[in-house]
Amino acid sequence: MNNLEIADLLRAVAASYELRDAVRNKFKIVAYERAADAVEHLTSETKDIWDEGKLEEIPGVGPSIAQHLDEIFRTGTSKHFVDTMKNFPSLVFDLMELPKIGPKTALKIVQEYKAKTITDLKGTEYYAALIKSQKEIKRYLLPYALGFAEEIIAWMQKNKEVIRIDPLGSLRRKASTVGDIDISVATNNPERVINHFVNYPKSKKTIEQGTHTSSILLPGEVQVDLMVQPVESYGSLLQHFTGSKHHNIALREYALKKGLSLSEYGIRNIKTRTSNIKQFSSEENFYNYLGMDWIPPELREDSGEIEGAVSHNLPDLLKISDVKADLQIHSDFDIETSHDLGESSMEDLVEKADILGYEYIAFTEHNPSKSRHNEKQILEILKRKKARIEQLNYSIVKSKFKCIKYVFNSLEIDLSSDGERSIPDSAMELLDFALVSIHSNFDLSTDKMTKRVLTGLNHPKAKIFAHPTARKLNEREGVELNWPEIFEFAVKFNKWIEINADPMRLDLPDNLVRDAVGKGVKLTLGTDAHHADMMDNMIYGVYVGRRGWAERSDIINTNKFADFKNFLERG
DNA sequence: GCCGTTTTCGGCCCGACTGTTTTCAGTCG
Repeated sequence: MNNLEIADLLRAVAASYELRDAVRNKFKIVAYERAADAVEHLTSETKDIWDEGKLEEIPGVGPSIAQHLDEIFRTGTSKHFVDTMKNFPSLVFDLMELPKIGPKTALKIVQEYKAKTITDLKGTEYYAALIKSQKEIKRYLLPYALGFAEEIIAWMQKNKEVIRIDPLGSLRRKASTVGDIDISVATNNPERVINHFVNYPKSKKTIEQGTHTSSILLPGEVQVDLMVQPVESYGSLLQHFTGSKHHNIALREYALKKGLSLSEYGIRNIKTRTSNIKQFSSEENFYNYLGMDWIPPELREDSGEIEGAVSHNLPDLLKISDVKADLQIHSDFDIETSHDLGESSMEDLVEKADILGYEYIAFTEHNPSKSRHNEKQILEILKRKKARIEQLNYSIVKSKFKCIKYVFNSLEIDLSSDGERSIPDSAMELLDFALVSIHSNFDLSTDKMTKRVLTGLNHPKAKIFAHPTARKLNEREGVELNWPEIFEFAVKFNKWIEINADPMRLDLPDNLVRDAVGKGVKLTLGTDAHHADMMDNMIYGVYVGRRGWAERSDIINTNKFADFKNFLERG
């Protein structure tokens, strides 16, 4: 069972408890849901953690749940879970995937139609909705979501009752994918603002419309949620609606211990009997009132940020202006690869790099195809590319560029299943440094995959492990790797791990960046640009770094050209 | 069922909206 399957199972158990006796099981339900969330977001497989006997180290997993999971890994099933769920067909839990259908409603539907499986619901609205939800993309890539938000914000700003407007939720936290678009408005006339909102020309349906909140549905099943507050309490709305849910729960539990109750309206003192709510126009003041530093939205995932804010120990997060180079760029130099070639000339890419304020870049085309060339031919092609880049560097010295000083001769090299690099070692010598990456055979076991990567990195010129999980968002899960082993190897042998800034990759994922940073692994940022315009995607890589608590010093290409060159020469 | 910078026992976030509820249950974020 993988983490997602375990999380689904724990949620099904929680729902079963709710159906059996929601009142009596109130907190047990919450406990199971918390455990489900925790398991879903783990960076290693629960089974591996079980192997090491550390199940109870998972936050939200205590003796009881650990014992049931142990039974599952030993015998394939848990008697207690089966007993708890036995009166409810799995269809109940499937139906809960649909909007506005929770455990109670799902059970009601199943009983009404005497349905056991999805086919028993044929002909009902639920059947169509279930089929549709199974193939639907539920989350949007960050740039698309930002685009939706920009359009609707432009529409809202046409209404002069809108005093201030901000995109919040996962959009503000810069999550790699976004489900709903959350937008907040400061206004003194909520009714007018909400009326204007539901009249958004692209809206195909108003999901709800109240006095403080409203939701609409756009084509493509994009849900947009709006919340409004007056200017005087806008700070607490920003805090509330930015989330995450887990951050808010943890923050409210922290505040409760001080006798304070938090909401989007402000902070209420529970001890004094007055119902006075202290309002906050700014988010900084809201956090400061609780005795802590303001917390950057990217960190608000209940993963230690509250403790850090209380002790004034939050990281000084990486910024886009810290980035001095793009370390993965594909030019149109015809390297006779079997992968895709870049579309922009080396000259155009250098010019773009200068505009972006970079001091150096690396050209990292895919290796020449191995099937169509022998070793001698590969060597010839790479000699030609080296000469081309030397000539380019010569012209840069004589040019009028403000920032760009140097172009590195690099290459993105495929690894075979056993970790063999797809160019001969004699050709490695032609490069300043190389990226290695996985583009095939994604289904190896964790051990084989880990060995593959470590073998591939075992050459002085092989410096960077690029798009390490090889995931493609909404398309392909990442590969299984033993991350602690990879990170340990990287630190020991001075290898770097890439944060690929392509919005469909964002790889290394943010939660693994956090682990890597914690272990002292050095990371690089690269856009994987196949066109000069794609070099603008660097900001998305920076967001991933920030969500992984990375500071400037954790990222290799925040160093100046001379320092970076030194790192390479030292090996 | 989980958890601890007041606790190993006694707590557990907070409010909005919908539907059919005449005072609340269910769902959501």
